[in-house]
Amino acid sequence: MNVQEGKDKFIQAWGALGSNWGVSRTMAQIHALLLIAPHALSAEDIMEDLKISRGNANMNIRALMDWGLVYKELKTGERKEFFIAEKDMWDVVKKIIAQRKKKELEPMLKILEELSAVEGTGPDAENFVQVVRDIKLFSNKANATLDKLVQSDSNWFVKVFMNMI
Amino acid sequence: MNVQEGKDKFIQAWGALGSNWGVSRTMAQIHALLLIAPHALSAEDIMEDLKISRGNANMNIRALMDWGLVYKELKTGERKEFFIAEKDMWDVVKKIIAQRKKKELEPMLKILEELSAVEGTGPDAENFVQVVRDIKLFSNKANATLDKLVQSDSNWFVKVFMNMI
DNA sequence: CAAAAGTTTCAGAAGTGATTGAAAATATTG
DNA sequence: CAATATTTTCAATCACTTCTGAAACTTTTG
Repeated sequence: MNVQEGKDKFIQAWGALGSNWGVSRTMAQIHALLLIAPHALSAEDIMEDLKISRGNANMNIRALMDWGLVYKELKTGERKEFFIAEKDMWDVVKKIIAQRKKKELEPMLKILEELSAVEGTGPDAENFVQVVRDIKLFSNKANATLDKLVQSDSNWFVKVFMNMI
Repeated sequence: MNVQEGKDKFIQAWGALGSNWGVSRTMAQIHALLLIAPHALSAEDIMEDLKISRGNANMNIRALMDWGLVYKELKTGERKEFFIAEKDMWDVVKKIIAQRKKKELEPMLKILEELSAVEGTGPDAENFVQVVRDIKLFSNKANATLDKLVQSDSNWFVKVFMNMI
C-alpha cells in the first residue's frame, strides 16, 4: 500500500468511527486529514482533499475548534487561516468525553433530580422511586469519575492501564 | 409530579440519551419502560404504552435481547412472551461498552494493522507512519483496558471510583 | 389438523440530521 | 475607501436511519 492509499483508508475509517461518537462523519474526516498532514492546512486545502463544500468545511472546522480538537494557525504573510489537529490521542479522547458528559450525562442528572420529586403510593410508585434512586447514585459516581478523568494528565491512563493488567 | 408524569419524563429522557449511545431511540425507550415496570411486560403492552407499531416493537425488543439488556420471561399458563430489563446499571453500561468495542474499536484496530503496511519515503510518509503508530499503541491499550472493564464485577467500578477521589 | 394466538419480515413512508452552494458579511490591502 | 480575499450563514436538498403496517410465518391449543 502506498502513502496516498493509506491516507485515504485512514480518513475513511476515522470518519466512520467518529460518526458513532457524536462527531459527524465530515468532522472526523477533517480531523483525520489534519492528523496525518505534515503541516497546517487551509480551509481550501481541506475542501479539495475531502471534496466537500465551503459551508460544510467551515461549519465542521469551527465545531472541531469548539471541541478543542483543532487549532488555528496564522502564518505571517498569509491572509488565509491554517489549521492543525490535536495529535495526543489521550487528549483527543478526554476532549470528546468532556463534550459528551456536558451534552448527555449532565442533562440526565438534572432530569433524575427532578424525578426525585415524584409522589405516589403502591408498587408502581415504589419501584419507580427505587429505580430512579439507583440510577441517580450510579450517574453521580460516573460523573465524578469522568471529571477526574478529564482533568487527569496523559500518564493517568497509562497508570490505570498498568494497574489493571 | 405524579408517577405517570415521572415515568413519561424518564422514558423520554432515556430515549434521548440512548440515541447518542448506539441504542436507537425506541430501543432505549423500551428499556426505560421495562426498567420502571414493576413486572414483566408483553410485546403488546410495550406497543400500547409507547404507541409504536408491532414491527418496531419486535425489532427493538430483539435487539435489546441481543445486547443482553432485556430478558425473556415465560409465564406458565400464558402463551405470550414477557420481558424484563437488566436493572444493574453497571451491567447495562458494561454491555453497551462490549457492543461498541466490538463494533467500533476492533474494526479500527484491524485497519490500523493494515495501515502499518504502508510504504514510502519523505516527510508525508514518515509523519503518516508515526501518527498511525501512536494511534495503534493508544488503541491497543484502550482495548485491553476495556476488556478488563467488561469482565470486571460491579465492585470494580466502585473501587476505581474510590481510588480516584 | 384446523383455528387461533403470537411473532417475524420487509418494502415503502416518515423523520432526522448532514451537505450544498450561493449570497451576505467581514477582513485585508493598496 | 474601493477592490479583493476570505469566512460565515442559511434555505433548500440530499442521504441515511428508523418506523409502519400488512402479510407471511410459526407455535400452541382443542
